[in-house]
Parts: sequence; structure tokens; C-alpha cells
Amino acid sequence: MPELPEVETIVRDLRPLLRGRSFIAVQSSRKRLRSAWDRRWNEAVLHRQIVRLGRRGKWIVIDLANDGTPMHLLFHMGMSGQLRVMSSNESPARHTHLMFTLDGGSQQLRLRDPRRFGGAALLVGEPSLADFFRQKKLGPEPARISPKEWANRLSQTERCLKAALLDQSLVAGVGNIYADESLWEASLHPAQRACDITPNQAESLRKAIVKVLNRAIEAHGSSIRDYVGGNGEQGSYQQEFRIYGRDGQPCRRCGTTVALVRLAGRSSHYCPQCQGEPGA
DNA sequence: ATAGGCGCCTGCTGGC
DNA sequence: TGCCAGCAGGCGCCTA
Repeated sequence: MPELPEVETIVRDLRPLLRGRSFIAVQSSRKRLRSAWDRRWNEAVLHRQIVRLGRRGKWIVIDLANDGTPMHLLFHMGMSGQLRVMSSNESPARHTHLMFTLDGGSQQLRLRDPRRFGGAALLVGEPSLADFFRQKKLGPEPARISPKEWANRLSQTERCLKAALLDQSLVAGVGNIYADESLWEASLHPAQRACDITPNQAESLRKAIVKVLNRAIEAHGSSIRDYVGGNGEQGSYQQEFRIYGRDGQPCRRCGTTVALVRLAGRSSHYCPQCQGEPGA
């Protein structure tokens, strides 16, 4: 589930709750996560000050103090992940896989992930954080990419726009919801070949992505099923969807019935009128 | 080398 | 009412 706006919301929620604090105990379940947690890390993260919380693509990055050697605690939410600070008294919800008890003992940072497509990792020293993301082939942040580089990246793939936007190596953080929302915003058809669009279209798409992601962050993300922020609260951007999940309903721009197709193995919603047909 | 398909998991929904 | 197929916000591996 969580795409860039949801992950950013989790980070913003957790930052004031975690910064400056440390873990005094870690409990891990035996269920294997896609990004598997090594039980030896339970000990390694203890008693280190949490220095910084950030985000890269859909990854949450927590820096721990470690005498000059970098130590990064990473989380990925997959499709159904939740990362929240909760009271230690609260009994863990089903599918809670990691629990980090905070100093003082009364609160815990908990990772819950029913589908287990997410996970966590600890990077100590080398490989560096940059190497980790290089190995993952993680592309640039949408807000940082230059118009020129963006147009260049799109021009180099024959895949359809929808598949290109979902490719984390082309641009980091966009998932199925915000790909559809951005393509609608830019009036571009999801099946259009990325290399076929004009420089002007590429630029309007870049702006649309940044605009949609920023609006979603302001709304604390989209809560469809599982998603909640780092404080357990739901987002509200699902109320502002222009196209995602609206198949069969009238387009908010022109009233034409919103269509649903399958592209890159994912459901893709678009308006046949104002997003045109590819090549048309 | 690139692009598409499948599998990994659990839970919920809709149709029969 | 109950069952089961199909589908869900992601991503890595395999194949053509």
C-alpha cells in the first residue's frame, strides 16, 4: 500500500516521537518478511540514540548513533505495512512482526504487516546507505528530478507510461494510485509509450506527479484498507481521488465514464475522453 | 538488455 | 448463509 505520501507521513509522524530516544529491547517474530530481519540485529540496535528520521523512495530510514560508523535502520511497508509508536501495555495486533521498546519502557515502535511484503533491515558501516539504494537501483526523488533528466529518462523506454511510473528505478516513490492520479492530472493515457510523448507532455507529467504527491502528503496519505500513519491516524486523500478506483463513474473533468484496464499487471483507471487514446 | 508475467502472503468482497 | 475465485497500495525473479 504505502506509496511516497504515506511513507512520508509515517516519517513525519514518527520524527517527534522517536528523535533523541533509543531502544532498550527488541522482539521479533519468526515469520519471514520479504525483507527479512536478522535476529542478531535485535541486540545491535540497543542503546543508540535515534539521530535522524528520513525517507528515500518508499523506504523509511532511521539513523542511529554509532561512534562515527554509520548505522541505518530501514523499513519498507510493502502492501500492508504499518509502523507506529504504541503503548507497551496494548496487546500486539495480529501480524505484528517487530517491536522496539523505547527508553522508559512505556512505549514501543511496532511493525505490523499482514501480507509480509515489507520488512526491515539494519545497515552497519559498509555497505553504505548509498550503496544499498544503488544495489536496489532506486531512481531519483520525484521532487528532485530536473525537467531535462525526466524527459530523458522517459525517452529511453518503450514501455507504456503506467509501467514507467511504477518502475522505482526510473523515479522513486510512485505506486499504482499516484501513477493513475498523475496521468489523469496531466491528461496522458496510461498505455501511451513513454518514449512517444512530447517534451511538453513530459514536463506536464513531471509537474503533475509533484503536485499530486504534495497534495497527498498534505492530506496525510490515502487510507483505503490498512494504511495508518505513524501515530495510528488515517489519511484523507482517498476522498480526493480524481480517477483511482472511480471506474464506471463520471470523470471529474469532463463527465465521461472512467475506464479500467490492466497494464503492467495492475489495474489502471483513466478517462477515455480527456486522457485520449495512445497514438491518437 | 529490456519488458512482461508470476509468485510471494493474508484478508476482504462479490458472485454464485 | 456459505464458499471460493478474484483482487488489493509492491517488488524481485524468471523467461522470452
